[in-house]
Amino acid sequence: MHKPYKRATIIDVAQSAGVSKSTVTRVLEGKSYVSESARARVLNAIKEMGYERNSLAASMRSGRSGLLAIVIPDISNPFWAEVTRGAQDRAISEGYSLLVFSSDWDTQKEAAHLQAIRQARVDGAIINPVADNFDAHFFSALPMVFIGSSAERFPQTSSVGSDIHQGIMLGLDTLQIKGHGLPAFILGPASRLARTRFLRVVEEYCQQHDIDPTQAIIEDGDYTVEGGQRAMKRLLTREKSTNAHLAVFAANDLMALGAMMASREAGLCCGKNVSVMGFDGIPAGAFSLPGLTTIQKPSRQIGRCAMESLVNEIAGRTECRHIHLPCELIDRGSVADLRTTDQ
Amino acid sequence: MHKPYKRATIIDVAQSAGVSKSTVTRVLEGKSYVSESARARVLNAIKEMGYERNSLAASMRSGRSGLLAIVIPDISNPFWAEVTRGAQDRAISEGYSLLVFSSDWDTQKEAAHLQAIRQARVDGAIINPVADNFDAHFFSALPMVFIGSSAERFPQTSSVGSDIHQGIMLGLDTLQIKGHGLPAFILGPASRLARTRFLRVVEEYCQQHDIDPTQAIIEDGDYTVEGGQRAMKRLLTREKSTNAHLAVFAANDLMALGAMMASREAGLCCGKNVSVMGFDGIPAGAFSLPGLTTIQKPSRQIGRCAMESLVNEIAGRTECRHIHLPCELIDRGSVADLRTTDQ
DNA sequence: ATGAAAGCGCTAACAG
DNA sequence: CTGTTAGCGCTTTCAT
Repeated sequence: MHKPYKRATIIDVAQSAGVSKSTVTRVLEGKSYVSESARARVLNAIKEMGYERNSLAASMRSGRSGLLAIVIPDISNPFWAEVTRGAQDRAISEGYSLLVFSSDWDTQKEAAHLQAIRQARVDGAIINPVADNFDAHFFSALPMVFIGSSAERFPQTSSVGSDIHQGIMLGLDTLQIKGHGLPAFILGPASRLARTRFLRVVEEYCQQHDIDPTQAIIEDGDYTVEGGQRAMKRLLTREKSTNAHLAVFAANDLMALGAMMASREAGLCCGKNVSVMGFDGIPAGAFSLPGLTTIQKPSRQIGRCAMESLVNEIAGRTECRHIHLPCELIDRGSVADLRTTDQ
Repeated sequence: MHKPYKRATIIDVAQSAGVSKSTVTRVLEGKSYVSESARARVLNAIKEMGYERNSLAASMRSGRSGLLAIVIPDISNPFWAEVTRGAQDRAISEGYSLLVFSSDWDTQKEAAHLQAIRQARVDGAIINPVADNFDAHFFSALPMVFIGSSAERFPQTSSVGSDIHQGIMLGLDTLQIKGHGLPAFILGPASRLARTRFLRVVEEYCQQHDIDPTQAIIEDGDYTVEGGQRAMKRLLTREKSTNAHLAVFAANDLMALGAMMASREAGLCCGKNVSVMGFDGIPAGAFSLPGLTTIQKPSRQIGRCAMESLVNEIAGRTECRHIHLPCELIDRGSVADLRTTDQ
């Protein structure tokens, strides 16, 4: 076994500085007033002995561990990595350390992580719940903030997510401003809730602009590059007769990248003869030629904001709130500007 | 403040089950023998009271916190996210929880994180050290494993990294097998240690194959897409006179992607008229057309293996070791196979 | 196979 | 401003 060598304790420091344990604690906390001479002696002793406070012991007594946790589907997914990064930065700046767990969208793993979290006596947790029967009530005593679109399922727990509605509207408006009509859509499989939500917004847009929503051309993808590629091929075949400029709005960036590939294969030039708009803002979108114009979800802000809410909730400063952060347009050239072309 | 409501303790369980604290502990640990009836009663009490072991208290007494830490430059960088994921999986399966810290290549942040790590009394840490004066000695009592190319700087501490030498050789061999001679290179700036290391391997390869190393054509990039793009343009201009097939080996994937863009702009078809080989294995390489053929660093394995070493070291099963994990070829089509073309 | 007692290192009361 | 006292909840050691 690795020798757990004896580290100096608060008692050693107190003795060496000629004060009591309590005084050392006071210096450590920096809250209460301690005489200058005592403080100096303590600080000196700490330095000399290389004393490091045992936060385990401190936690036990104070009831606060200084630990926070985040449970996300997969840290190796760029979106969640960004979220985690945002949360991490904020946690550190608030004096907390962050435990990170990947659930892989697996209910069992999630449950196991939650158990570990409770046993570690973390002070709070940010969670992207996968289980539908997530027992938020059971957790009522643990300060929690949900991320993702959980507000609907768990109205009684705080949540932070991106404003999908605003994002889709932004995409549609951008296309319109650039001279496109209602675009064709490449959406996820019909089974997914996200698809329904997407369509609801499209319908709303149609109503606002006096467009017949049933006109909308929709192809199914599966959120992969290949799926987007196939969907785009179908769209291109279908629209071959028309001479109109084809504009496509994909429900995520991977499918959008697939659509760009398909148009290139068809001899079309994206951003000139065809237009593709993505949704997500993944880094890979910057490396295509042209770059993918997309609606970026505010991933890092989501993490930061969730952590902010969590810390506030721990401190009792705020009540349960649901926050939707706005998406942003990243224009990299995959959507043609028909205004200039038309002139 | 959030009410830190009273959770059941081991004493409550003991009372309810009609046994002593010690017996409850024994059941919890599952190591010592406990009579069936006692075990059943304890288990039952635990379930009924919703008891959850306070690992803080357990840690304090036992000296093991069940916490491990990883310090990496940036969790939002896909490479490090993969490393972290590997470490995480292994940590979880060993019964540990993982604290994650991003240092941003900043010595001060690193120092702050290390302090937090020590104070949290983690049982061990995986670290990608940024500070050259990293005080590995000071940490001698904390089980540690370094990741990245730290073996040279810290021979006394275990480390896990990718086998750059083998990776570059693999790239060169692959190009040769596909009928290319010594490729042109797009490397990082001369200031970087990585460039020197890369060149050393190229020279070795040249010697093995009776090639004059001074023949090698080298362009400078800066590890960015744009840098690679510019470097490739220069290469294409330079080689325009020659009719030979141009093959390029870039020192990272971003520059390789830039090179692919440049060749497309020059009207060339990558994987047919030109060949580009990358190095890293970033996800974005899969989305270009054709996909980027590259040498993939074993990111996830690095994390997994580092965690394995760490756990072994904590358990006293192994001594300090330096491990270099092999890179792998991902063939996605950006390197032409001249053998078939030639026939 | 089980229980009793003694702390782990610290902080939160309370006195002074 | 400072010291004393009493634990936090658990594991460990030593009895039994």
